[in-house]
Amino acid sequence: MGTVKNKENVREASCKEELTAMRDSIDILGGKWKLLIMRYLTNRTTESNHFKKIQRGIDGISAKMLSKELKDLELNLMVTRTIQDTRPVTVNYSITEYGTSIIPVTDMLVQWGLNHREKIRD
Amino acid sequence: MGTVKNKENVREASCKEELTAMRDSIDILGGKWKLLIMRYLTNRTTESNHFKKIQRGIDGISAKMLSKELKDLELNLMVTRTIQDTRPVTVNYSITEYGTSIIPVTDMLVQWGLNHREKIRD
DNA sequence: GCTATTAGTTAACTTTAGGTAACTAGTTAC
DNA sequence: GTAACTAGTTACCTAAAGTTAACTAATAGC
Repeated sequence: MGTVKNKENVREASCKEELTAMRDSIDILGGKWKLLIMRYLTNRTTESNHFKKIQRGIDGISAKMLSKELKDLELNLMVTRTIQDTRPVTVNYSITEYGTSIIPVTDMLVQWGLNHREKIRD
Repeated sequence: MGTVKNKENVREASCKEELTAMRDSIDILGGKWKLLIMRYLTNRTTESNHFKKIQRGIDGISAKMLSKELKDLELNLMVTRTIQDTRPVTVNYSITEYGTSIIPVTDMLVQWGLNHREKIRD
């Protein structure tokens, strides 16, 4: 007890827990589109974001994928879906209060991506 | 000039740039393993991290995937690979100075993952 | 010579993520 | 009645991601 080996084992265990937590994040937010959708929505929280508008805003995403990803995000309480009584009907998607917890992550990823392009150019 | 439409277009454009940057990040760090490997390495910068040790530390990763992902990360200047003159030979992987730029991202993802599990449990 | 360690590689396979295109359905305008 | 808008859905397919297991090669101990 109190040995170096024990300390090592404790750290090892807490490391595993961290990796498990990150695995969860990756499962939920991973793939080609989810973080892009979240970022798009956080950039326009004050406006209405209907399906077609989001699709136009995110280059290359198909209706099928957008629909599927939005469903997943809704299940994970990240976005809400509200049907608007307009002609033709529009469906509004917006980020939830809880969903804003992802903003620090996307902020970092934007910064990192910008910086990495610089870095690699050498 | 100076119209609402113009402002909107400018914001639209900067949003696209952000999404492009994040796409880069996702391309480089996406998938099941890369961020886990980076996290594992940042948790033990002071020690030697040879291939087998990393594989034991990250549940479920195969030699093939670990090898491939480490190569990718090396290409992107995130980790260095050094052959150690031990018997049997060991190969050490460590995070680069530049690679530490990813720590804020993995920190966030660990926190987010822990928090999300709580959230969903309701 | 057999076993075990290291660090991978290779081939063969399965799974899943994602793409494409055609389709439904409700409404409006011409 | 046909075209156009909205928001999807469905079926079919491909390509990429990932898994499994067997193998190489160098070295050491028994």
